[in-house]
Amino acid sequence: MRASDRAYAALRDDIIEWRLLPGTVLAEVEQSERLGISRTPLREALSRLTAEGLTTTAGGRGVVVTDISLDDIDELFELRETLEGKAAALAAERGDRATFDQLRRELIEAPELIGGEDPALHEYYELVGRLDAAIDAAISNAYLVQAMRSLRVHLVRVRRLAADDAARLTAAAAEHAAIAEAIAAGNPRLAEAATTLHLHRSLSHVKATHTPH
Amino acid sequence: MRASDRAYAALRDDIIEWRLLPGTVLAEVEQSERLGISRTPLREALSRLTAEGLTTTAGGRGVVVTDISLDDIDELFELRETLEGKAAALAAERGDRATFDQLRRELIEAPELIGGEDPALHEYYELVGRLDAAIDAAISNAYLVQAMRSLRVHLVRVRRLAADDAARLTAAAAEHAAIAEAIAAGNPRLAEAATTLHLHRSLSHVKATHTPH
DNA sequence: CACAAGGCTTATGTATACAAGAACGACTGA
DNA sequence: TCAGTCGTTCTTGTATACATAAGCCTTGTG
Repeated sequence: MRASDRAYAALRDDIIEWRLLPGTVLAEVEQSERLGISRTPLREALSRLTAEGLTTTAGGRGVVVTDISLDDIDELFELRETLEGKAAALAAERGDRATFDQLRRELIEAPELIGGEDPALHEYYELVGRLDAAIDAAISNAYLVQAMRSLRVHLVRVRRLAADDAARLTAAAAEHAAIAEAIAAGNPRLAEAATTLHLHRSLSHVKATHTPH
Repeated sequence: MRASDRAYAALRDDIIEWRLLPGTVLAEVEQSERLGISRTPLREALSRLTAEGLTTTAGGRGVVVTDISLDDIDELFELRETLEGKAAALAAERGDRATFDQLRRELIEAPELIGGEDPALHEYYELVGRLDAAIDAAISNAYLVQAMRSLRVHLVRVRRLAADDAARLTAAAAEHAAIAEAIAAGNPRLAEAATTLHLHRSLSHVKATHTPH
């Protein structure tokens, strides 16, 4: 693996997990020494982070970790609703029904993964990830997929701000199941509506439990 | 201006204007010598191009200029309709009516710029650009604006494939005027509908006059 | 004659040295 | 005492030398 890739992944994780807080300046020599690489691959990593919007170049004073305000979260979800709503509708038109019906069945049983004695949250998140991947594959639109992918980085970062309790996860699983069901039924408008509903509830939860830094 | 910025702008223009055709391999030493800079800033330029999707790294054989197929154009416009439709709707909700009413008036008179003896096409394109900028400013959503901006690069490239005759430009000006009018009227659904109509006609024109390489 | 293996060539990936510019601080003048 | 300017210093931007890996050609063998 290339050194620049490792640096990119490390810095990206540090930012997403809020170990590097907004406003932190990422000086090149400092970070390159911390990661044990030279400045050249580090600069490439910083370029990629800046292109994604996780950092910004603060002209002359290095790159700094970007902040995410409450307004940003609103804007983020506004775009997310647009993109994922369209994605769900397209998946309902073009997707394989059996695939999404299978996902629907698994999502209905997801509360067992969440509420049990030894909650297998990892399996739950993996299941939701499989739904996202199935939608991505179904819409067969590389540009739309790319746009959603660049959004997800920021969304993961926002999600880390909220407290994902069992109650919310259980409700979210039901909402995801509704989306899968609408796609499996081949109903684009229903799929879009289910997605809109899910995202609004998700946004409400984030804003309600959001813990400022 | 930084050398990497100049290299990025030069390569981007070469690709958009189809001077660098799809499949062309951009070897680092070759391009750095052509542009009169060293490999370091050139690599940064190539990184940015690849992040935008104008080039792809062909594992071990350098970066190559990406192709745009007819399917790509369909996908591009599918996403464009989603984003710009939403943008027009938001602008109708949040924009300043006087601004868009002024743009509407100018767009109605745009045919004079197109059909005259000495067509001032530059002014026409500048006017359309002002409409885009006004929409961007009105929606006040940095993430949506960013998503549209990354799309526009590819769209300019596609536009260069089509023959922009005076008839099409005149029709397009009327469609743009309709969008501006709907936004000025504060009617989101009408603005979205006008945008959808314009994009469908634009896509039809591109596909009809498209000249393969 | 065909196929495979090995080295040679040429590409990218990385490190480091140098240049240029901007920010901060100290000093001087009013 | 405050403001402005000059100089120092630390930052990023660039060039180049080196390491490494992948591809292709050549050569040898079956």
